[in-house]
Amino acid sequence: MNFGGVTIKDIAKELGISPSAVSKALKDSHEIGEKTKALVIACAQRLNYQPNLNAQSLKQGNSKSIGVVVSTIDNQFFSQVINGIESVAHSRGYNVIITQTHESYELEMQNVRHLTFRSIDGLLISLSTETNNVDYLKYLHSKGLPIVFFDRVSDEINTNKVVADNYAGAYNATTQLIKAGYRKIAHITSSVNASITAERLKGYRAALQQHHIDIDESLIKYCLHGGKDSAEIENALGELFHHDNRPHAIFTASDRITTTTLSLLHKLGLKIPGDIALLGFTNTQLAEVLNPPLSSVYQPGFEMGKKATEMLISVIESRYPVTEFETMVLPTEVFIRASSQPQRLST
Amino acid sequence: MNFGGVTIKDIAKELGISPSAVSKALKDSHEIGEKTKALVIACAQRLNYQPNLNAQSLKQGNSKSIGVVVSTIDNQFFSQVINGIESVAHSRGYNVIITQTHESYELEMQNVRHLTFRSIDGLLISLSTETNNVDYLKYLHSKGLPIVFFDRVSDEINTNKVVADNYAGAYNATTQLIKAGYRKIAHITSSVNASITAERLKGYRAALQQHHIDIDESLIKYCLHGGKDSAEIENALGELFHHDNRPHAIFTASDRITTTTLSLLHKLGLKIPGDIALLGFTNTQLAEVLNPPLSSVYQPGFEMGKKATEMLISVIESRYPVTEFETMVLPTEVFIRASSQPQRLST
DNA sequence: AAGTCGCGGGTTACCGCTTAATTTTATCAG
DNA sequence: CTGATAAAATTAAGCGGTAACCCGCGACTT
Repeated sequence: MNFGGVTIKDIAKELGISPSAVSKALKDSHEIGEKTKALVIACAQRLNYQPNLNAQSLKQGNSKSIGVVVSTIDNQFFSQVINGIESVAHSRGYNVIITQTHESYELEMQNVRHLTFRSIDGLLISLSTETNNVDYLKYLHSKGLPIVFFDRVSDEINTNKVVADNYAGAYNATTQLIKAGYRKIAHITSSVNASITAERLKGYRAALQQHHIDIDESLIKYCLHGGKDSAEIENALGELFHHDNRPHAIFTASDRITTTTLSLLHKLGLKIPGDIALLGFTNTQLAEVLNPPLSSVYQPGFEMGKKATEMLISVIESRYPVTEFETMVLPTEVFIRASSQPQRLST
Repeated sequence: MNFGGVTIKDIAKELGISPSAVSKALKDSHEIGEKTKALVIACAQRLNYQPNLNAQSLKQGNSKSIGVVVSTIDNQFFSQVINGIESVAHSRGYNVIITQTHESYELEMQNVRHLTFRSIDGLLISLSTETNNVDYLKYLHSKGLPIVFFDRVSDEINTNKVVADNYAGAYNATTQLIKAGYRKIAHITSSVNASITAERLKGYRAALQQHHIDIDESLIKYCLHGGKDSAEIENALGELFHHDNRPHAIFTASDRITTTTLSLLHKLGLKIPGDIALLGFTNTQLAEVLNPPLSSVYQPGFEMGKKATEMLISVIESRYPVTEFETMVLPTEVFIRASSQPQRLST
């Protein structure tokens, strides 16, 4: 319900003019005289008139709302992204419908179906780790639904994308570990499906190669569900530690994986970085007060949300069908803290 | 845009019947014969028909969306609450519009205005710390807008509320500190305006009194903006430490305040709990891996969101005006970890 | 003085769906 | 076979806002 419930007709009656004149006046049309406009605006304010957006949308064939799909809102990185999304969307008159996949492909499709059902004007999506088939999105995109990918993108769909510089983040992070004296560096990452996995892995490999360190494939562990349940990571750690080439450092590839790994290392009673060093992607503001202060790769979440939303709205509001798309890469930042210090310092 | 764009008329044309028959069939009206219903349903599926919610809302005079006002989404407690809200709302066919006050009264009013402008069916709100006047909400409530308060409530408005057992949480937390041997316990809390402040303060006082500890009012520090900027807390700490009755423990009253206090104590180079013990309200899953593992009071955020939304929807969908309201109190839980251990153990 | 243009504003139809009122069709007792 | 009644389907009137189209009037042309 729209409170006040005053409509354009009430204003028209009040002023003795036609509803369409009011509509036009409110839209500052040239067809309406200045004094009439002034009267209408004054009256609208006096009666506290608020346009009925449903009616507008129905007439206009849009909904002034955009759908968002993320894995979980309860994650520093994504809540920062959403923050950025909302800041732009609200200022442009759009509202935002947030849905969560919990890393499930089923849920992702279900959410998108729900969103198109709610008739959104555009979609912002970060794919679930489980997703390896984006045909349903291809279909929607071909039907004209504006889509912007962020974070976890798909290269099968030619549309706008905003990502962090995952390669550089991973490369720099790994390099820092190497510089600190570590050579046996494990990598715990998300599902093979995710775009971020491939990019971060490439950065990791490149850093090792550059420093002439052989890559031991058994030190690379994948988590199909991005560490949603800690069992995934527990397994990975178990395998790493019962390994003849036991690692001395771990580079973790996503927020959830990083924090869960830290917890599990604690449970195992391992000293960090004494027994094992840790450096990972995470956006938590608590990195500095963790035990130990956690070296981390930070992604500009808020910026990412803003940029993605700006791109999306510009496609939505474009007069002509958009065929030129852009992939924007935002810088990542590596913060070195105690958890990745050289071993000799920590003993 | 609703993709597919098939309307009730398309189905009607396809089947050679009238649009209204289709509408009724889809609603399983008794006015329509069974065979026709079956035909319509089959055809709707075949054409992938999706009702236009804008049209429905326009006709029905509702919007099937609910507004949410929180201080920040980028906060473990609130993101858990929102998680709970969305889980219920989506399953009941509502969508959720989230707005943030950043602890500003101005922004809070602006958000609510924006939400009513978007014509929401109901409002879920946790007041900003700055708010001490809820007249604008009273007005909307009197006009019939269903409102459910959660977390930070106002007793000036008689409506449904869901809160954590802040009194018990604070009482138990303080008692734990006392049992650990601390007697000079400071309390850093939010603005005096917030309901949670009063309740938590009451629990703190009660625990001290029960143990015959005099209450030193100068050990109680308020943060008007709930610790939004760390300067507030920096000041509070500065005053506490340049005090002839210097505290040996701090009990912090909200998520942001707790984590910021921890960071600042680190910066000051203080050992926890050796130099000062810390116990605070927070919902972060990282409590255990903080330095030191942080004793905390946990609130059932997800549950709170769920309950509040269930209450709200039941008011929205009630046939009769609701006049009986309920305040639901959810249990809090105190987790004792290293940061509040007895002093003798930590030295 | 008749034709024409543009301004200010009114009429009307429609977006997609719902529903009260009504008409048509089927059903059945007598 | 008729009239009454129930069942099934249609018509039409909006919900609130918009926009294409229309019209009346004074000013300007010639």
